[in-house]
Amino acid sequence: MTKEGLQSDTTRDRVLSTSAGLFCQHGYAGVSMRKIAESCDMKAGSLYYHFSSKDQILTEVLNMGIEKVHAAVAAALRESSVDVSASDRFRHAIAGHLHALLEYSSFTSANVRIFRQVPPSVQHSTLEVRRRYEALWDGFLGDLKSQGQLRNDVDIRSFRLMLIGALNATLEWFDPELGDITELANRYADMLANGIFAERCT
Amino acid sequence: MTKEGLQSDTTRDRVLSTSAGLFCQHGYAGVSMRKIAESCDMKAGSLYYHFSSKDQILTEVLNMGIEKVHAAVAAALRESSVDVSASDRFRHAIAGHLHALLEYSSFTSANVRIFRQVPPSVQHSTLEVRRRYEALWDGFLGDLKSQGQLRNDVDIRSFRLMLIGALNATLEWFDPELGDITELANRYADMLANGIFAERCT
DNA sequence: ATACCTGCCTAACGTTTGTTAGAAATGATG
DNA sequence: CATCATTTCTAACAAACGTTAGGCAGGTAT
Repeated sequence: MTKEGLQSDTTRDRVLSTSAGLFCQHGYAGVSMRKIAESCDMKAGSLYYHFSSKDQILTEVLNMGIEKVHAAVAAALRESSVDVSASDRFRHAIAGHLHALLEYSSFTSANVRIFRQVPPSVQHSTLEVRRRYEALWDGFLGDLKSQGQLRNDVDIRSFRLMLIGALNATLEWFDPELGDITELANRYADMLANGIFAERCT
Repeated sequence: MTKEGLQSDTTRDRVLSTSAGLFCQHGYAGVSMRKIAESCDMKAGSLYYHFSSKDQILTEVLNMGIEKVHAAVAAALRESSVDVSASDRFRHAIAGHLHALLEYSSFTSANVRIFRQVPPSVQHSTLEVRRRYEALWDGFLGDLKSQGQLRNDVDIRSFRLMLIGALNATLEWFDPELGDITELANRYADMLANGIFAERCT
């Protein structure tokens, strides 16, 4: 036997990538197996050689979205663990999220946009990956707080929800072709770390 | 003639409210006229007495979502225009957004979740309402800035996008039955105005 | 040459889609 | 009682839906 399933793998990936784009543009029910196939220059029936159902394609697309972002943030935190200031680590983590989010936007925005409208069984099969990502941020923010880098009265869960919500919303308006993602990350990190008011108040 | 179209109006509203809930839960293509009708104890054909098409229902739902939020924020700003501190006005505006967002969540989350996946013609017919709401915030934030209440180096458009993104994301996790919206608004306003770091840094 | 596996195809299934036309029911007005 | 407008219903249309079964072309192994 030669290189096992090589042709198959690239086709599989093409289907997943195409499906991600279609899902995030038209929603779960708005994309048919026939449209996926057509965008891949195939016929609908052929998809069932690589996937057992529409839901399986969807599940893989959703999971890949979070995993890309998780990997990027984990890498950013790993590379700057020592001798880097808290605000720099914060900035790097945000940059990691935004880079992965906006560069694999087919997968990530499929996740952000349609998670709530997919069948509950599919939702359930992506929950673990979601929680792992939330835990990554909670761990990092918890470290910052125990080092005294954060105000004592900020709730980590609240901030994490606000942060990820704000970052994910960039999918709706930011175009990586037109703007610099690193600069965007710096702006966001600055506003979130220091606030926007000229003077701090109660 | 008696009170013109009274029965008709309440039925219309019931259809719109029901449709909003279904749209935000299952997406645009995931909701059929038959399902809308069934949820209203009607038959599909009867819907066409009140609406000319599925797209018309959708358009009205989307517009109502933004208009509710716009009205709430505009009212909050109007009621606190004088003799109120900048941070209080900021907090009230955020509270207005969150209250409307989370209390009319069928309409607002239909808007937030499925705007990008509806037919372009429908998107287009809601753009004006969207822009009016963005202009409301830009005006308020511009006032704050020209009064010297905001840091000079924060970009208003960037912050407005971050702010609305962060606020809208609460739809995905906050339950008004379990938590206090006003308290949520205070927490968010504090984090956004003052930042989360213990000491401000570059 | 034979057999086999991979990858894609065609054709069909039963169901559901948005929408329309025309018939019934309802209740008020003359 | 007859008339009228309002509101809902039924029945049907062509099109599209997810999925399956079986066939066909290509290269690989025996």
